[in-house]
Amino acid sequence: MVTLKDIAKKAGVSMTTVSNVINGNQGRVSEETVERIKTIIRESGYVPNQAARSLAQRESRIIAVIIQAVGKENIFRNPYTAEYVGALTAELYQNGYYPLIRYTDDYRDVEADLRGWNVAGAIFSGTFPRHLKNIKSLTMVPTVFTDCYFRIPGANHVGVDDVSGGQMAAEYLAGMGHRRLAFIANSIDESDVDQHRLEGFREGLKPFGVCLTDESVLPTPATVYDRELLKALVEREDRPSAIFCTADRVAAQLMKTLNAMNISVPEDISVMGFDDLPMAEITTPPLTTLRQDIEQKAQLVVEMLIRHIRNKELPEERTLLGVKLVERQSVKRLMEE
Amino acid sequence: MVTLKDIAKKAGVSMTTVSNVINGNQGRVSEETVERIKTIIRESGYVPNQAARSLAQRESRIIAVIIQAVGKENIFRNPYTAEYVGALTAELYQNGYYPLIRYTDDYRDVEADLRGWNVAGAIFSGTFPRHLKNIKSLTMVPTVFTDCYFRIPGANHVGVDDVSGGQMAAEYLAGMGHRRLAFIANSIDESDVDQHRLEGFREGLKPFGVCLTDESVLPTPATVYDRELLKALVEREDRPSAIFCTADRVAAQLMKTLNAMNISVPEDISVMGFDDLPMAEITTPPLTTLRQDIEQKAQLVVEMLIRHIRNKELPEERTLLGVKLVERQSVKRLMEE
DNA sequence: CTGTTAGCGCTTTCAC
DNA sequence: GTGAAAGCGCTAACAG
Repeated sequence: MVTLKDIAKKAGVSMTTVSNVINGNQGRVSEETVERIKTIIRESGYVPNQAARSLAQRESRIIAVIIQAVGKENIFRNPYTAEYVGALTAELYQNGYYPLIRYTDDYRDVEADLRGWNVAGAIFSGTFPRHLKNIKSLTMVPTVFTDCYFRIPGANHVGVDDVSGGQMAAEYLAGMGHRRLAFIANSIDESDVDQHRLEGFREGLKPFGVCLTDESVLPTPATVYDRELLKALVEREDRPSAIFCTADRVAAQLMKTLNAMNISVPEDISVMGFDDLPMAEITTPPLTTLRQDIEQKAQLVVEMLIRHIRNKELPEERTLLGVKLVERQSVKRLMEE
Repeated sequence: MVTLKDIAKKAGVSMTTVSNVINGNQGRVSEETVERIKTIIRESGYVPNQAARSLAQRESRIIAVIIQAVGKENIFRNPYTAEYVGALTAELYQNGYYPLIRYTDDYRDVEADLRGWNVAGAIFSGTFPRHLKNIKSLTMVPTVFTDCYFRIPGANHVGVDDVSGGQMAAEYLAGMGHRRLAFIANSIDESDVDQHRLEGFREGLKPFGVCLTDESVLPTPATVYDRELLKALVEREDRPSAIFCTADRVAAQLMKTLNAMNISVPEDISVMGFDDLPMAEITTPPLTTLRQDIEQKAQLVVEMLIRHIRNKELPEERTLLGVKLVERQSVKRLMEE
């Protein structure tokens, strides 16, 4: 185990000098010694000890990535979460940071992580509003919130324009002649992402004189697994001719269930998703959906976070990313009646 | 920022005593003081500093999770990887360890991580044999390899019985009357998981007098995206009546491509997958596949690793998990000809 | 059962 | 440009 001290000894300089070389502190060391030390470091296979560094600097190169747990489901079975965290991970490494991925519903875990690891920053995804007030450490460390809405002053945020997304879905479906519509959420009571998509959907429907009844909004995460609820919706006299889902995954589940009920998509019922994940292309029929650019989102999030890590005085930032309609084959054009 | 020292002062005891309480060192502290100190800790919201702990103990509570990168694709777009890492993550947290997820093809990164963070252990997934020899730190830290085959003495391993899986696929397809068969891999040159599945497939085909020709083994990861290669296979006079894929994801892509070529599954060609991920249920038709229990695998891996962290003298262990045929609707029974 | 002490490997004033 | 020395917060002998 070779240490900084060993390098210093071998180079015949002080630890300070070596440290300055490692951290690229400009102008403190002569070109010549820099080169000499760098060579020695390379040859000896020296790797800095992160724990020592974190301890001395009172800040690690770890970024906590906190995902809102929903039930005890495998965190990455949700393909959106998987893709998003994958993108964040890549982006963090590229910038010299290490992700600490935490999936929890107990915000004491979060606090312990943030403090215990002296994280440089934190990224939250999908956090339920009721939890935010419990996280005291937030004021201590630069943070970016994503996939959630809230009103904490000073909080940075990168989000998707969920309202516009909902509106685009409404306009598209209405434009295709649909007037009897429904909405299926993941967790509408808790997730304000779902709420915003619904709000936009309602808003977009208004000009067409369409109003979503309460029974047309399926509220629980169990929905797509719960045949009964769906049955009630689908077996009504005036059953919807199109259903807008808050996520591709929900749409895929829905299509599977409809299929089992012998209701064909899009012939009998049209379906729309949200996200445009790879799965949207392998369903039958391929899913019409609203695309959000997850890689771009991850990049913006990490850039924003690093900006705030480097300069703690920066005022809060908020960015909303647009979505794009991707037309495939799960929505049918209705004849004028 | 309250430290262990503060707690000691407040309790009127030494740091050692507090440390012993925190680490649950039995019998070194009286019941009474334990309670008193625990109360103080709780009330003051003390969180131990992981960096200091790691430094003093020369070992962190971090477990490196190393995923073999294939190209620069988003790590978790591969649903198998996503599900597996999700399960590992949960399992690690449950045991008081923190996952450090690294997705790379450059094994200098791996070494730097293992050494720099003083990881307690490492879990490798899908590592290509050509990389193993480059990782020197391996001998230093308890490690479990998964989804790969190799011959490093002393290496722990948890794997899936890929050979049996391939065999089962062969027997099933042959039993359904198929005699013209093909195999599609992810990355057959590099992945020995793919190679073992193919080997088992060939083995299982033998009793039926069926022999896989070279043209019936599609070798590159590009395959399913590469219409040309697939076309050559599928437009032959004696085109296969069934194709066994090394992963559900490959099977799903294949079905999508066949669909675009106006070849229907299973009417024209039958398809089998491997893994039984959630996606196998949402394809049309639902995919017949070989199920591996990922949660169980993750649990075994973490248990094994922890065993070896606690007792570094333990001899190497190797476990092979079985797979199970899950019959859905992507394979057609052929009439006797 | 409890305390003293000497580090773990690195950063960071502050002198030179 | 370079170096000496004092920690960062915790653990682990070793004494008592």
